[in-house]
Amino acid sequence: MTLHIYDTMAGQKRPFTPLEPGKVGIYVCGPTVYDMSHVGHARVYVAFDTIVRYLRRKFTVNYVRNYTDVDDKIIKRAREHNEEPGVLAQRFISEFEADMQSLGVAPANLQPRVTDHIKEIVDLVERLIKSGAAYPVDGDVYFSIEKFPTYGRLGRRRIDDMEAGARVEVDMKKHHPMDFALWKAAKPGEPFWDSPWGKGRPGWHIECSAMSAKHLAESFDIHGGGKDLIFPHHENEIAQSEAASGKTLANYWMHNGFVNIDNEKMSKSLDNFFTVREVLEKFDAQALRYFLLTTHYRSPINFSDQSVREAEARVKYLYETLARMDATITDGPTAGTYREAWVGDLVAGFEATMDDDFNTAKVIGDLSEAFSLVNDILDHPKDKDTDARTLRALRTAITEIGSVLGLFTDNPAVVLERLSSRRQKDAGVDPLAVEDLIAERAAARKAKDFARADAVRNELAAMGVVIKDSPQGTTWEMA
RNA sequence: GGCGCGGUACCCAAGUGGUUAAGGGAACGGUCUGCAAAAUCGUCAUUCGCCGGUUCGAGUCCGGCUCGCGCCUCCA
Repeated sequence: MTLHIYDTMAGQKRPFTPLEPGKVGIYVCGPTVYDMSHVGHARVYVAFDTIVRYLRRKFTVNYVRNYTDVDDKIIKRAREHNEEPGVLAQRFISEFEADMQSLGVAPANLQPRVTDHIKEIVDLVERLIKSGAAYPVDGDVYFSIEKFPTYGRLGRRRIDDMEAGARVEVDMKKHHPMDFALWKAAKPGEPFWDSPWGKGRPGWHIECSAMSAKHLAESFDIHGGGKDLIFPHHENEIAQSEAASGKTLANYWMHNGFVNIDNEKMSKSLDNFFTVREVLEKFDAQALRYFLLTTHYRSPINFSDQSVREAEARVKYLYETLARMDATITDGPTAGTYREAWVGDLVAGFEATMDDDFNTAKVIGDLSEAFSLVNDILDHPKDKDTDARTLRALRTAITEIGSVLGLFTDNPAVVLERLSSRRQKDAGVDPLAVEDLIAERAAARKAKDFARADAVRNELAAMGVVIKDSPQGTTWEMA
């Protein structure tokens, strides 16, 4: 099986063939940095992080993800905060990067900013004017969609139909109501750059055309983003880029589904969004990442506290299993027979699943069997050599798969400690007091005073503490 | 109105036309345990929104209906 990618342009999965053998150029639309990132952003960048990690196994990947750091919303927000737009944008870039780091999203190869590409943008707009695809009016420049016959192809819509719906504001300056701005004349107090059309700034879509051409090529392999960018953002990018270059902008268009709240799209306008930061105050970042990957990237995912809590419980199980495994595992060969023959096929199965349009949900499902087997071996040892070899093979496979998912690569003990300490803090539990009670219970148990031991355990339970007895002693954790 | 996506068990969720419809959670039962917890094993959808069609065979393809969501305006 070769890699198949669902291409929005084709409306179906297509076998992936890079333009240049062994290399992949991918551009993903980055955030407009005017506020804290929310879970919807987390989904896009976790999804494409995972996709790129997987692609890197097979290709040399050039991953470009931009920052849109000048735009109407940034200007508006800066005004509200009485802050320079550039300063505000930089602040939210830093916050975004902190969130991404928490989520294990690796930086792209390049993270270009619009304000560093004004020259390229102006050049591109000039080319479009020269070719007749764009026209200046009073310091603005518009793209003329009638000069681009395939306009609407990505979003599968006809210009006539869109006009019928006509929520488009009629602007007499435009030749056609659907024409969109490439360059906007600066209003007083707005940030501006000099241009042949006067002082102004780039329109919303042109930056991605300019930056993808500069940092990848006029034609590259994959362009991605959230589903809401299909129209008009990506449609307009195609129009601008292809009108200028005469080449296909991207060979594959990938779009991820929305994050929903109560089955409605999470969005600023509905005011039903959660920032990454507030979610991470309640839950571990690995739990959020795990949750996002348990649904296929193209499907909608319903976000709720309960679902992330469940994800966190599962993450805890997974890391506990890893911790147990790591405490027992020994050095030695991994080749040979295993307790279960399928252990040897784990990575191949993983690849086959990821090759089918990056089905992380199935990957995670398939991994369950591996984790169960780890615990089974630890609880019920059989042949010593076979068991040891099987554990090593499992650990290797889990690490390899996890390095693509962005899971299981942290030290399990560190993750478990992180989970536990936040729960303790939330519940206001003092570890020393817990230890004292556990010691008291141990004494009671030694004296076979089980009534007393159970009373202590109930006391701990009331604090939210659950204890586990084992031959090595008693451990505890937050419920 | 136009276009697109989806409806799989109590909940989440995967599913390339073909033996018994992944996996997780919950629930119930067994093992382990002084009892628990954790772990593990087992049970848990004759059925995939509804109706019709194609096919030797359909959750998977086609048509209709229905419900939900999204895009068409800034949005990841």
